[in-house]
Amino acid sequence: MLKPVPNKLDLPAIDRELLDFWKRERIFEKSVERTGPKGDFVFYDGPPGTNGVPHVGHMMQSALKDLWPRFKTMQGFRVLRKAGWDTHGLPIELTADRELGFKSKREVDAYGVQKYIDYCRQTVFRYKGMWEEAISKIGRFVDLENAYATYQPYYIQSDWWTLKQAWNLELEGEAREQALKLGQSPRYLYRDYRVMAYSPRTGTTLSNFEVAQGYEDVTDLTLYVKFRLKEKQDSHDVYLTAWTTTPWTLLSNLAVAVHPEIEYVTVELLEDCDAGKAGERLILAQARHQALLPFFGKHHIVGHQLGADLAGKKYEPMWEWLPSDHESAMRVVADDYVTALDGTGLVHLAYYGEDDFRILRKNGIPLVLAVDKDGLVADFVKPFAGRWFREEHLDVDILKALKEKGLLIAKEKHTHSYPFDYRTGSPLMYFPRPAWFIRTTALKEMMIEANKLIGWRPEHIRDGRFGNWLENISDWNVTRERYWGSPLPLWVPEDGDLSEAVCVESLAELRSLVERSGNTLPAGFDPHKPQIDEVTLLTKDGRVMRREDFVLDSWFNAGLMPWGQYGFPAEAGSDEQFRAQYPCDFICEGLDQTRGWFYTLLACSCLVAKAQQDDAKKRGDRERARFWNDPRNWSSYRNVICTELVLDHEGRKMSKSKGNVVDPVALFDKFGADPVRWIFYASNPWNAIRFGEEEISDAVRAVILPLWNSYTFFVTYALIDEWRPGQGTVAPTLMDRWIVSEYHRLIEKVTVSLEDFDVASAAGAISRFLDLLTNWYIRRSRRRFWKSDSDTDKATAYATLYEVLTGLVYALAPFLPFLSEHVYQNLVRGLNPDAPASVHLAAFPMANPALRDEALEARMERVFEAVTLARALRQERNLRVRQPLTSVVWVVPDQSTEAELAPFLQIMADELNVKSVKLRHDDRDLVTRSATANFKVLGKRVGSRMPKVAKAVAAMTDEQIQAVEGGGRFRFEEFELGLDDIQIRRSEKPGLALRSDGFMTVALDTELTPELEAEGMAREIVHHIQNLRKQSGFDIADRIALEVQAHSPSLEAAVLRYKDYICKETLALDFELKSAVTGTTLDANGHTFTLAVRRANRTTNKTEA
RNA sequence: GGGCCUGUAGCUCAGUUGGUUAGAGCGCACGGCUGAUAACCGUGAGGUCACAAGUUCAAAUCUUGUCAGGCCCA
Repeated sequence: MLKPVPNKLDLPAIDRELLDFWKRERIFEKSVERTGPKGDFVFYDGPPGTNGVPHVGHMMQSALKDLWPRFKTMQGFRVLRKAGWDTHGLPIELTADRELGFKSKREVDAYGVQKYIDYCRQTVFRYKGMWEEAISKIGRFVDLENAYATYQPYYIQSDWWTLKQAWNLELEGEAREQALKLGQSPRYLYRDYRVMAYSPRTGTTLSNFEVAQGYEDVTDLTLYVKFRLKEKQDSHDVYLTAWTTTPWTLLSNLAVAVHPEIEYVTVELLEDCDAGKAGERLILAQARHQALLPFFGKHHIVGHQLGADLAGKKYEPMWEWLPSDHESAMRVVADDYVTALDGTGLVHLAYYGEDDFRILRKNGIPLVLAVDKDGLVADFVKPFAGRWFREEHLDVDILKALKEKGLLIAKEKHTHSYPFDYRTGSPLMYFPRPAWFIRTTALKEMMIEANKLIGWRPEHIRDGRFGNWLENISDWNVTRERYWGSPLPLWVPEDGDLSEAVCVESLAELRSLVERSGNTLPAGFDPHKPQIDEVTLLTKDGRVMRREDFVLDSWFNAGLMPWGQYGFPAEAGSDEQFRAQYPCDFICEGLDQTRGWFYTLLACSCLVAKAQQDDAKKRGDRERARFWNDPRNWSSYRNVICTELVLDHEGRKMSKSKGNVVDPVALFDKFGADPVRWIFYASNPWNAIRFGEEEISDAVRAVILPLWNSYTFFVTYALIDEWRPGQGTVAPTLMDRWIVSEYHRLIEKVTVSLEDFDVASAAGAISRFLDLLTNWYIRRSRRRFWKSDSDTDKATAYATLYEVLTGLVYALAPFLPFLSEHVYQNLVRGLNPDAPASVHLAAFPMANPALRDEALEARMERVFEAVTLARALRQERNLRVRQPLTSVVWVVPDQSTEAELAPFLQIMADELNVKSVKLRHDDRDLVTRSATANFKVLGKRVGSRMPKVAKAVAAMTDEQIQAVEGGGRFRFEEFELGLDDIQIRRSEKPGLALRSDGFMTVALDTELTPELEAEGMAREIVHHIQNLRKQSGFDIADRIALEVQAHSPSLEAAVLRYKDYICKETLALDFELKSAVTGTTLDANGHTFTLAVRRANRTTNKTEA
């Protein structure tokens, strides 16, 4: 049985009830326990970090991450949804440091690494409860119980296995030679250096994010210096010039860089000056010549050359400790990074900067560091040994030494921003730190190939942001000098002999290696620092090996999630799980993940694909080879939606400092989850979305209420009539066939749009359909439900509305899981206990093309247009719809449509409250025609003569146009124009009550006869009685008794004449026209009357007369 | 400095392969409805499509540049 609908819609109460119901009935679990007839639709949940609270942006992702799995489940797929948490990495250490008051690695070491790790581990899940609450309350179906967490030993083993894949892969051919030349191992996992922001006082490397917080403006001594070329020019000494803001780096100068395309000049000094002695020649960028004039006395330019011409020139080492005869050091090198915006347009290079490092390595120049990692000048730099790199006098002493050597041009005080440790205030330096890399450059082609096959939303990311990133990729530094993370599973002999190094791929392998070394792993071994560092291994010849003291980039953890979530391959059963759930069909994360998760997922999967190709080939496993050779499997994701920011109602970023951060859970508790979800579907999520309470009530108005109102309308009358599905004979009217057709159109559109990951189009189609349903179908069909006869027409109305409404509820289930479930439980389950227990276990509706009637849809559109014209006329003539009129003339200048449109005339007459609608197609007496060229058709034919033709068409007379309409041709020069070549527009002749939209015309008979006036009065009276009924709190099926006193003879006549009509409309059993009535006095079209209404004796729940 | 995105009605946004009346919702004005209504319905006003140049018979749409905003990277 249907249950009556409460008159108040309490969404939060519905949410609570259904969350409880889903949990009790295990609805989500049931959906994943059954096998999908269409197989698996695979979804990967990107792991959020949990040491912060969830915000609205996460809720947008939750809403989207929930939509497609629900949709696909209803379509017959199984969609596993394993949640996950990102539990390693910098944010957790920073939280721990802040709370423990630590500012440096040394303090952590003093505190004790074990205690520190334990603290981090406790911090990880501090806000997990809040996350779980928010995720459940938005209605997300996701497996939180079996969520993966990156700090678990099974996950760490997947990290190790993945690294082992890289360890086993080796470069080949030229790339291999190149790597060996740089002193790197040719493996895909290799050790090198990376220039990092480093705090020598605290021994800590800082992330870019941390560095950004500690810039300060400082004034430093800067130097213009010169380097003497080995080769003289016409017996003149030639010097390269350079400017530096960090004189201490000059102690380590190894090369000088130029831009290959910048123009450089050679200047010859004609007298002694700051820059040097008469006769010396100096090379500088032409663009800097003017700025450097103050340093020169008399001089002239003796040469021009491009940077590329300078490349390779050798110069004398600035200092005696620098290599003097290395094949590539102390040379000019060319690189695009050099600019002529400041300095001399030449740049001195030392290994203390990212670009410097890159260029020096590229040119095979050996590492020389005159300042060590403690910030002190090294012992081999005799004159300055042991001095602090930022000591003011060091710069001065370097200046003096250079002046003595004749290599100084000038000094200058210069203010620039310099990075400091934001926690201790001590200066940072960029320093090459040892680090381990994955050779993503060797995977570049694979990644680019795989990227072409990824379905990006929005699409421009593929070739834009992401594609560019891949094009400019460098090897991936996967290690960090931190504590709380997956440990790097590499053991190296104490003497640093990397050729003996061991990369461990699992705990089992580690255990056996430990045992082979004569030890055992302790019980309850935790593969984190510091326990992992206590594990030492032995080489075959008995040398001690220690672990390389690094943890892994937490992005690396996240990138291998496709197998990490199952602990593949070490965990039992993970092989099947991974194979069944790889690659995935859909992920959805923030746009900022292009360099984050989107990238690391791709890098990790390409790495594994490459390794698996090799491995499968080696083992002759054809099936596996075929799988991994297919570029469609190189990316672990096939479709990705990028989300933009959620802004506040004003369009501002949400931030704590602005105080405009919204607590999602509070919103769900106040408004319910469905309206919040709808906001994230109504416009595409890759555009920034504005979000506030106003937007929520918009969503309520746009979808929730129309759905709710349709539902309550249906239930109210179905209860009165005790309607059951299948009851009565059904004979669909035009209106019924139309709404069914529109319904199938909707289903088609929603299905196609969702399969295309275009949620906004799907949502737009739903809004449109709800408007048609409530404001046309139901409004125009109300009387079919009200009327007393239980006939075929009524049965058809019920059957049609039921079909469309329940279908709509299924289609809405992925979007509005709560309200649709609530309606489903009553409308479907209430009448059919055999239906699936939940709408979320039911099937998504299939669009049935046989029930579409596109011609009918198009004609109904024409009816809407005609109605709009007529309503505008009524408005203009001040004739309210309640006043009946004799006729409307509808002129459609299209012969063929008359028969097609005739069936719609009654609908129009009802809607417009006229006695008849007359259809015509001849509008000659009503409108004047004008024509414009049909540019699309004519443009192709007449080309550049278009403007002339257009002018001629515009000048056509009404008669000429009519002739063309009648099948004639219009001649202009050599062109013969037919009906298809022009567009005809009609405008109303003045003085008539008519309107045209340029095509069709509507004319209104505005004459009011006494009969029409009387009927209008009767309708006014009905209208007032209905108001009174409602005010008096009567039930809609209550019978009433009426007493009426008319204060004018014409009104009395109208009342008498329409007595039966009034009674029928208002369910009045008794009607008395009296000369005196005590009641409410009201007005009907300027005539007053007094009215008394009381409930009649007989009360019934049924409308049968 | 580089890359990508965005600029259309007061506001938020649609706008197909270029084709001449540029759409919707909200807001506003006016009117209506009250037997589905935490209501709703109708009608109307409101736009040099950021600016400039170019391609074309024809540009909101294609190209280039400028300006403004956003994101990412240096």
